[in-house]
Amino acid sequence: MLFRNFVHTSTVAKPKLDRKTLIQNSLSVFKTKGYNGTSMQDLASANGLLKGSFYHYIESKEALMLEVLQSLKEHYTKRIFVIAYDVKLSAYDRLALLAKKAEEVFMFEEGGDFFVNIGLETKNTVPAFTVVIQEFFAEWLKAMHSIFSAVMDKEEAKVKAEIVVAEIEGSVILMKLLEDPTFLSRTNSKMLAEFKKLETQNVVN
Amino acid sequence: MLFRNFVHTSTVAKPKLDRKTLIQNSLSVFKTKGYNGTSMQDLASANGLLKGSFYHYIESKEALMLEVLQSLKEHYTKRIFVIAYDVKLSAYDRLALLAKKAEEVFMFEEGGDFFVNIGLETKNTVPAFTVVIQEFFAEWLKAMHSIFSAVMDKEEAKVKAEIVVAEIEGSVILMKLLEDPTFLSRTNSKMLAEFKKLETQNVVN
Amino acid sequence: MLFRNFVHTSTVAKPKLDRKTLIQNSLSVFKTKGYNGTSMQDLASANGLLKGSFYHYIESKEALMLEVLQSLKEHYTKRIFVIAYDVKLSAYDRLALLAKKAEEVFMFEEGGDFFVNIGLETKNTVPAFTVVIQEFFAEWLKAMHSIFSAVMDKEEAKVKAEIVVAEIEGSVILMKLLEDPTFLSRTNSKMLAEFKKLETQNVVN
Amino acid sequence: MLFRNFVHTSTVAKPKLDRKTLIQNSLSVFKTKGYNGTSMQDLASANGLLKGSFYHYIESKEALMLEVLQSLKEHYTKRIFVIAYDVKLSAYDRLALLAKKAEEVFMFEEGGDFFVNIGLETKNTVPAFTVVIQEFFAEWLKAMHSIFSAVMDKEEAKVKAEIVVAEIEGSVILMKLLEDPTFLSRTNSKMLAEFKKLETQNVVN
DNA sequence: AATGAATGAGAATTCATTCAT
DNA sequence: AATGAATGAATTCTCATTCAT
Repeated sequence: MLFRNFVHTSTVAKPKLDRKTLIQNSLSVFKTKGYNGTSMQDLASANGLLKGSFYHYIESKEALMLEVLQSLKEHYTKRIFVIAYDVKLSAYDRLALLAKKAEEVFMFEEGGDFFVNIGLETKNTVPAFTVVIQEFFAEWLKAMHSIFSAVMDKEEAKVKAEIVVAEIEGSVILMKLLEDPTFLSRTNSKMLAEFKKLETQNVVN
Repeated sequence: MLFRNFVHTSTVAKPKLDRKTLIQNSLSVFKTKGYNGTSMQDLASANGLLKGSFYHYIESKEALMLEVLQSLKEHYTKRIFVIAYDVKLSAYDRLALLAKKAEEVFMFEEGGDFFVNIGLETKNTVPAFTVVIQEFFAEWLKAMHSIFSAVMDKEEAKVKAEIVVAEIEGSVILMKLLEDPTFLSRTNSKMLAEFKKLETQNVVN
Repeated sequence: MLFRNFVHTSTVAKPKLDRKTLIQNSLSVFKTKGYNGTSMQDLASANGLLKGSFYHYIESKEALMLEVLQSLKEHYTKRIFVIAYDVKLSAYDRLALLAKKAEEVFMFEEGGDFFVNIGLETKNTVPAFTVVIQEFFAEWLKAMHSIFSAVMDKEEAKVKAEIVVAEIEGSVILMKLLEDPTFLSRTNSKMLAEFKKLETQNVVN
Repeated sequence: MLFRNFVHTSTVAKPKLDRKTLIQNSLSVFKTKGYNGTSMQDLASANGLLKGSFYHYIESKEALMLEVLQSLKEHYTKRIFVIAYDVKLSAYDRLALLAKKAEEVFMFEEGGDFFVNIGLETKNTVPAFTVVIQEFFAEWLKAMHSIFSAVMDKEEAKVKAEIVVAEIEGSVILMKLLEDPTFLSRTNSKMLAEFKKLETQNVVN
């Protein structure tokens, strides 16, 4: 505020629309209305622009969504899935932290299961999205695989990762559709409890 | 000309468009393109009609989708979930048969996870669909609850049903998105194996 | 007027927009504004329709123009170039009649040199039109070839046809651009005079 | 950073955008896409500028085209049509040289018949261009008139000039549309042969 | 000069829906 | 019931032009 006042009145520091903000605003609209349900008008408005002006920033609706998906995938990979490889934490703590973060994301951000939403909606009509969506899940599976490798052999861990991710996704979806938040937290608790048990057995061995 | 007259009055049965066929044809389009992605043109064509004519059968796109959802919910309830209450079968056989049927539906029909697809796509924009979708899952959960009640107490069975349905849904979705059919069959096998174990423990008790 | 009154007042015989009228109306707009200069709005209005309604009749602007070109090519082929093969007329009379008809068309219809206009404007951007335009000129050349074959050998006649068509087209264009109607009529007179001379020489031989 | 500063102040000559280059680049785009088919974006890009920057050089699209036409008209007048008045050459040589130059221009430059293209496309929509286009043809006609005056009387020469220009234009257009280069060269040969004949007759007289 | 952002009108096309026949 | 025509709003995207920096 002080700063704003300080600035010469004739040059109201224009709140530049940086890429990150644009992506976030757009993501927010896509989350609420889906891909086909979102119009360029919606997206432009969400970014405080006129339809025409918005094309100054993006090439097309499809290209924008692709960028949103890629950006979100990188966010998950670098900020959340990376926890799975943190050597400063025990395997259990990695899983616990990952679960906690994921729970936050899925429960408090409207439409946290974005990749599933868009993936299912556009599967047969916009092939361009499929690759990124699959890459997102590959990263998630890899992270889970890494964690579970601490308590079982590689092959078993791969299967376990797949099961666990499926369970979480299923829980998130039912949580959304049935508007019942217990689904996800219970799935996470169960997963952590099982992991602890496996860890103990392993130590014995 | 003669021919035309002949055709007109002849027995070449104009393929009667009964309600069931109409619903099935429409479902098929909605499955492939989603709700917003499907146009009335698409729906009319799928039913061999012109757009204008199609309005003789339906009130609006939204009303049609609602009918499709209701019809599909009833189909599942009466043909599939009913298995859960079949006293002629053992609890295990009920679960096995249910799993088999579900696997058929989800794997061979394009877009088997219709309720999830439409639910996620329209959650924030078409509240009218939410009720039916929730009813569908309520029926599914009830069926699972009934089966698991054979091997555990009511309260536990309720939780178990929720877990199992979440697992199946998660598997179906990953199967679709990752184009890997093993997800669902493995989840079903696991579920059946667990059930058998629970049964045995129970008998022992 | 009498007829209109006679018709039952509640069913004002709807002046159905038949294909021919639609094509003519559209041609008229394209002639005046060119291809890129004409908007769908212009075309719809020229046909007494709203933009949206106009798509009931056509697939796209490009498809419409293609149909206009094809239709016009057929008109020329069947109504004008056909004169060149009329055995009831002498070769000279055929040429004279052809010239007269062409003069009428080019001088009184705004933009008679439609194929040249559209051809030049869209040559590098809409390849779809090129074929029809080339076909039009092929028909014209063929007609001229046929007539000139009466007074010279085939090979010479082919060259002569090309020269004559080029002369006429050049004249039409200069007539338009310089707003001077003498260009075309003089070219036609010259052509006919030359033909007469060739005919005489030929008879002598 | 050092490097950047170096570049900034160094002698790496920013490719100066002088008026002539700007006009040529713009002409090149207009030739390919026509007037309505060319966007300011196209023109700016062709000049290595952003749309916004391009307006530092021009007032509007229409003004630019006008300048292009004027510039081109002057080029023809001063470099090509001027040959017609070169007293160091015989009348025949003037015509031959003129024909050769024209052939080069029309055959090797994409869209050599620029005045016809633009004239026909914008005749009814942008009257501002008409004047320059007519002036171009007036200059051409004057040049031809001058040459033919050497072998026939003024009045005849005027008509002959008109015929010859029409023939050349017609040939150029058919050459373009039918993608057959013989049209123009044949017309030129014919014109030169005729001229020679006229010359001889004249000398005899 | 150059840039990037903004504007608002307008482009082609599609949409769900209605209605006279 | 069926059709084809019509409607008018909405869709994605492009345009020529302007302007603050």
